[in-house]
Amino acid sequence: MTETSPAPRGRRRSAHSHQAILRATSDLIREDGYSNLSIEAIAARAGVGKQTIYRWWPSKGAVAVDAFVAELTLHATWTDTGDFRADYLDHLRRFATLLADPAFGPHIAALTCEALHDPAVAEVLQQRVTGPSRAAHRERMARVQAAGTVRNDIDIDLAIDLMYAPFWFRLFTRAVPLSNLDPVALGEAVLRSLEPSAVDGSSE
Amino acid sequence: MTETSPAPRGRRRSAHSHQAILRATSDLIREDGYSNLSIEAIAARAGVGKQTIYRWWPSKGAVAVDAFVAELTLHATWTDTGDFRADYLDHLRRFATLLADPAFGPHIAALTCEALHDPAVAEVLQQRVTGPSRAAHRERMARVQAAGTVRNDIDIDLAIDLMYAPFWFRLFTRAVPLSNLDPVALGEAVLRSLEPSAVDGSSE
Amino acid sequence: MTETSPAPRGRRRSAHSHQAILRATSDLIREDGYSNLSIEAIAARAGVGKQTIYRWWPSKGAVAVDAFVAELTLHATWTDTGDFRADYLDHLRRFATLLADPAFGPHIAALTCEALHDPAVAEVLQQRVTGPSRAAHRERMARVQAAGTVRNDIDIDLAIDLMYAPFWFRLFTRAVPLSNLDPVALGEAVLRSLEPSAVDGSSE
Amino acid sequence: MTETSPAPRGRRRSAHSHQAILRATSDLIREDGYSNLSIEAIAARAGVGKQTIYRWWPSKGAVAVDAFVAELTLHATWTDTGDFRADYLDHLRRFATLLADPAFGPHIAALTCEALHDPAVAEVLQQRVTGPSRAAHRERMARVQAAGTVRNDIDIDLAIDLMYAPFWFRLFTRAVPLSNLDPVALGEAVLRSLEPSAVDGSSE
DNA sequence: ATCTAATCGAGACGGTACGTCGGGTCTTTTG
DNA sequence: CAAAAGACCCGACGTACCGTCTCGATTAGAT
Repeated sequence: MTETSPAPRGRRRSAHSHQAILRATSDLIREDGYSNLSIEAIAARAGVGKQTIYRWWPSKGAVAVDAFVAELTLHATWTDTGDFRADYLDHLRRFATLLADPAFGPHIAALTCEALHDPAVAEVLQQRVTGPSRAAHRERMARVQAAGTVRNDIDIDLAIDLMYAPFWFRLFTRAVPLSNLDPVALGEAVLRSLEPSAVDGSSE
Repeated sequence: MTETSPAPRGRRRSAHSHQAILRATSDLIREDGYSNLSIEAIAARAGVGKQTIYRWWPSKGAVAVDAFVAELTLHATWTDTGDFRADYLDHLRRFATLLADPAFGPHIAALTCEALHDPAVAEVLQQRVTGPSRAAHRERMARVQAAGTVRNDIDIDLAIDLMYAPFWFRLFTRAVPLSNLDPVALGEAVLRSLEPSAVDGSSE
Repeated sequence: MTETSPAPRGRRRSAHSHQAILRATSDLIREDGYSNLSIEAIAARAGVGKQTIYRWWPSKGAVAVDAFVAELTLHATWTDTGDFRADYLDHLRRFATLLADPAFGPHIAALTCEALHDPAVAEVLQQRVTGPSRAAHRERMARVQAAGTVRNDIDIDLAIDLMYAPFWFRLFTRAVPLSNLDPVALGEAVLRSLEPSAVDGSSE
Repeated sequence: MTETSPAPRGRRRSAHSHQAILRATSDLIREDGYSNLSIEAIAARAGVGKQTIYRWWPSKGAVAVDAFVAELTLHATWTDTGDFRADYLDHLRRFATLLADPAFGPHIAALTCEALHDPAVAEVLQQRVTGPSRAAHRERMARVQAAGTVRNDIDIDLAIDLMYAPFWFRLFTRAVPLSNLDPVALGEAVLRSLEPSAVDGSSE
């Protein structure tokens, strides 16, 4: 009844190699940085043929995303205790810690950069990280906006950008150290711009 | 009495080659994108020996910064008509236009990425673009804060980040298109978070 | 029981590229001379990556030796009709013709020069040309010396040097043109210094 | 009366630089070998501009010949005590010692090689070393041939070649070590091929 | 005493080739 | 038939020298 796939023959994909590749990639990025990563090095470190990598991933960026994506998705959204302000500030604190981690921030920054000229990376990142995260945030914001906790004359995507953009800005430009960015101060400033106007909350 | 320069010996740097290199770099970036740029191509296009490039720039990223920096600095700060709100919104509009320009935004994004793993690029970018811009903004913000136009319990760097970060965020992550970002809406949201509290304006 | 080779893995050396490289090298040497030869030109002419050359030869000299060695070995030794004098003079004539050939003499001279500072060339030349030739000559000389055709109080290597050295001398120093060297006159002078003394032939 | 040169104006050639260049060249050859010699290194070592070298010599080989030629000419000919046999053997011994000197033999060999593709070197070498030496030898051989000490049916150049060629042969090919070549054994073998025939000395 | 011309050091210039790295593709043998 | 091994063509890297070309600073004969 359901669409049966055409029943594969021959040797199947080696889970062992798959894991070895991701592991080697993750290790190499942490050791030499993303920009020194090469397919050749991954293959050598994983004890794998280059072809095996090319067979399953379109580019080195795609491998790297796979190697990092698990850690990313853990932090993509936040819990809902019903208290928007508390939830947001709490999440912001944990997000700040993650980006400031020297074993994480620089690498996710490099991956984001890679996405700029590697469509494969852009797509994987979008589908696995950015997309779900943005969707979850939109949904939450829509709820709080409907409840009147957040003013309703602000675009949801603009609100979300305001909430997180400063972290990324510092991660990329480094004009000011990321560690100097107080998540609570940021959170409160943002909340100020989101709160319903004194005159009128939802009538507009 | 005055600072005597160390008296140059030998042939002097060729202004012609210098210009040809910057020009070739700029052209190549616009044609093939920054990630396809190579020192070899720059040299060939400029009719110059590779050594001449390596003699004056530490890396291809540094050449690219030099080739783009003139256009960047034009937009790094904003004029002061005395009306903070108007000046900021006006500048934001022009900044948005610049970043959204397909002949500019992607390239400055790529350069910012390059700075992440090329210290030479980071330094040039900092000294020629980020540093002066940040300094000018800080000075302006300090003035408006002293005048009570902006609340004084907010960190100046945090304020500046809020003012610009969303543009960069969309430029890099592309979760939402940059063109959807209404600079006026952003500006008004930010201004809301900066305005003095109703209770207390400047007494603190 | 037999020597089992260690079982080769991966793609095997391309016979096509191998031949193309030797062919291109040979052509280039004849066109531009050995001193204008470059790995880059060989690769381009042969339609081959530089790496493929570096993978199999240690230096451009080694490639050149391989490209020339076949022609050389053809002339390295001489036939044995039983008549030492006739065989020697005959071979000398053909050797003279070979060295005087403008498509050959200068190139083998250049290779011999290269061997002076490139140990890899020296070794290949020794193993493929000089060594076998010298061994064959020693064996022949030992036989004729035992037979009393050649005096036995002369060192075999010295005798062989006398027999050929003048050709090389003129090839290198060019004080006198190689073409002026009459192989028969040389051969007869040498034979004179080799013939058994009148007093005593083989008793010593 | 004589052709007066047009009276030079301006600064004259610096004897100091001239010497420094030859000295640096000689030192560099002995330290790194002729094949690693470069104009740039000579200039740096001598504390001299490259142009100064190019102004006075056509190529690096020409500089090297100048740097070595003094030592060479010392040994180019031999004294005439009236005893041909003794003079020849004596000179052969000293010549053998010179060529076997590791601080000399390899470098003169390299220069001879250079002459093969650098006409400037060939010419200087010919005019300063090979030519005079060959002329002196020819003159001496003509005398001894006229005196009946040497058979008169042998070409003088062939005779001279026989007398020296084996040294050069071993210097270049290294099939057998140069040090194994006994100059006296060589000399006696050559003399045997030069002595007048038993039947008739000068009548032919 | 000046002028004039050639040389000097220094070093930037357009080039060619070097030997290496890595990219992505293509055999070949083994499991 | 996937996987390891690894050879293949190719493009770019950063370096070494080449031979040429300014530079400002000597230096010495001619004026």
